[in-house]
Amino acid sequence: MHQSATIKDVALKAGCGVATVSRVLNNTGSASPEMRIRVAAAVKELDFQFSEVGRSLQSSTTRTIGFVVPSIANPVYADALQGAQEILTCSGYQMLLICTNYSPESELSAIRTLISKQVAGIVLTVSDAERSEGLSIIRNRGLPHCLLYNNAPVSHESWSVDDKAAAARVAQAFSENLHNQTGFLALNFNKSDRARQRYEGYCVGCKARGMKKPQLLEISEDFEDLTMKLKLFLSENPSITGIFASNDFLALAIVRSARKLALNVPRDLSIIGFDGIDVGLMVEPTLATIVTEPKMLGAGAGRTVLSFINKTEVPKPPSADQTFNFRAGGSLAYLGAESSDDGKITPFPSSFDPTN
Amino acid sequence: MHQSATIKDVALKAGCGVATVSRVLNNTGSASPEMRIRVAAAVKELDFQFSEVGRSLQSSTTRTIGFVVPSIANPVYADALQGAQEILTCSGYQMLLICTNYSPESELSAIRTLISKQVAGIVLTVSDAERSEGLSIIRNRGLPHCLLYNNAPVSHESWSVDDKAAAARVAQAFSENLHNQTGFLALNFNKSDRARQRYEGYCVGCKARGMKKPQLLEISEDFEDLTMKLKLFLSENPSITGIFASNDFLALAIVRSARKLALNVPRDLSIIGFDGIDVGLMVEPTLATIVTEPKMLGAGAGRTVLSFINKTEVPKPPSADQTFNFRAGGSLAYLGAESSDDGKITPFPSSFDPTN
DNA sequence: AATAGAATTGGAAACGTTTCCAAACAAGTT
DNA sequence: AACTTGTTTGGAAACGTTTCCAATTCTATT
Repeated sequence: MHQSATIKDVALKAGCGVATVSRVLNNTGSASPEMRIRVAAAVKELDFQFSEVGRSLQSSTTRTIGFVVPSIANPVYADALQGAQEILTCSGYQMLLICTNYSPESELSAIRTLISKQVAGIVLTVSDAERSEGLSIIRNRGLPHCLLYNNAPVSHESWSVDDKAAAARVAQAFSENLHNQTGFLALNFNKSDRARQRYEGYCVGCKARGMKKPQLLEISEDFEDLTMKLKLFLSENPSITGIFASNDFLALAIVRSARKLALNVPRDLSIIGFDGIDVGLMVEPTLATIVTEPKMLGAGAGRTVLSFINKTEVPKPPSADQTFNFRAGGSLAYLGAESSDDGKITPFPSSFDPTN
Repeated sequence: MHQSATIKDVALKAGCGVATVSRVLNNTGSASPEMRIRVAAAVKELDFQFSEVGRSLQSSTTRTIGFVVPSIANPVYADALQGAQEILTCSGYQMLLICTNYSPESELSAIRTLISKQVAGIVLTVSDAERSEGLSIIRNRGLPHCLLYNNAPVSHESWSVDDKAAAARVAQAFSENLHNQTGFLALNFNKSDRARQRYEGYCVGCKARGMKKPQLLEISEDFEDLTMKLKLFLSENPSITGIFASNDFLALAIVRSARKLALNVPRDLSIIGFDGIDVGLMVEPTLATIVTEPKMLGAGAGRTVLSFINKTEVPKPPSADQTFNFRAGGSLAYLGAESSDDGKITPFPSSFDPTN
């Protein structure tokens, strides 16, 4: 309704200068008890609140951290943001959030926007950390920042899963269960350095264990034709016994597609996912997957940026092998002797395998 | 590294006044072609970008919309935010996000924070829309706002599921499947008017169909003791055949607990959820639930606030009965003649039942 | 009673914009 | 040549703060 009251209004009502009001309200400098009372009364009467805009202009810093992520609909990022939120809130910072929908162009414009809003720092997930224009702008400006879910090029802090190591761990899991030829399923392969690094690490892992080079099954934005693609893929590569999906949603989707093709998971086709979203434990069979801790990573990235801002000690990200765990699940079959059973799986084996 | 360039630096480098730079860059007022070139050159050389802080102070409006939601970890809100994001981005607005973790106190402080940051509008989900202090502050200030997932008291716009009607629809579903006595499972019952309204609507619906009054099963923050609580609940209410869970996560959790008690879902206990998250289709049996459209609601709330700001026509929220659908699923058993079968369920019946 | 020192107070500048206004200048009309 | 008109330009005020500094008032000491 009415325009917000400013510090001038308060000064007028309290019968003093604006400097005094500022001093009283911020508890900086001295003020007589009587004056404090008058100011407090005026504030109450006018329901006064400082304008952060005025403050920011004066102090040339906002208590706001910018976040750039591909999507909030993906629970991995949603959880990471939740973790960061809790950290920021404790320190009195707010979160300015921009989603890029996996588009590198929006990435750059998002960063420009955040810079002109003068955020105090930025946490971001980019499409390609090695050649992100936005990222170099940030560095050039010397803006406190931290990557999230991107493995960092030199001179950038980062909280991330070690994609290559985790993917190699998947190769190990397949290998231990006597799978020799597998596929790698990716979405947006060209738009995500995560997917590429997982593939790379997976190839290395497979090679190291004497497995065949994994075939790449790449799909487009919408899953619509996944079943047909899978059918084609399997007919082109008939000896494939397992598929590593670059995230759990893809893994669940490919399980469904396999079913539609009358394939039994895991007997006919084993699946391993990536991310470790909770749902993986609720489906039948349970999803074998790499478990990550998005909340921890988000919180870490948040703490890192805050530590840059406050010039306090920068928190150490977990070492590479502590950023993930392999979780066994019913979607991964052992191809040895016992594989002749009826393919039955225990309903909810929530057994963790905390490999290093 | 170096301090950001200001409009003054640009003016200096271009050899003109700041007013001219402002005019050229904003394309407001006239400027000679030669001057435009000089300014453009200076901007490029300095990598100049306007400070939104300065602009906001001058225009007394930020291109920022504040969002207050209980949690981003809950996919219902995450999806709603995603929907809103897309709308905001199109209009050049940003999202300032605060999570309250279902705490009414944080709610108020979040709103105060947003007000002092001078957001142009607010989209919010409160704990209790009827008596939210924050909400009345917003109204008193005449700040453009829209409720999300709260059924609105008079004089507030709102995009929300009609909880009462949806809950009544659940009663109908139970009734049609010949269930007579059921329970209602809620978390944070006292902190969420959604849960309360669902219970209320459910009670009304049950009564209307001649069912017994549903028993309330309330659980605390963490699900830990859910199985024991369920056991106790069922022993106290032995004739209960179905449970309406106030959200899908609870529904999935209660399915698990029922299993641990060696109960067959749905033969021994039917479950109906609320929200319609995708996971419900991936579990076995599939979850019967109320399906809602979080993205649509979030986008609608965003559009509403923008329309207030731009004084354009306010979009109409969907009518009450269009805010949800009942989705049949394997977790709901028919208690009539056929109930003597072996309890087998088809794996993925994604059959929708678009009841008005 | 005079003065030193401390406590309290308010004016004004600065932060980075936009916009009003008047000044300077160009070009066309008598 | 003296106007009128229109375009281009820059100075200055305003937006809401904080903070420096100088001015005023108070308290205690001589």
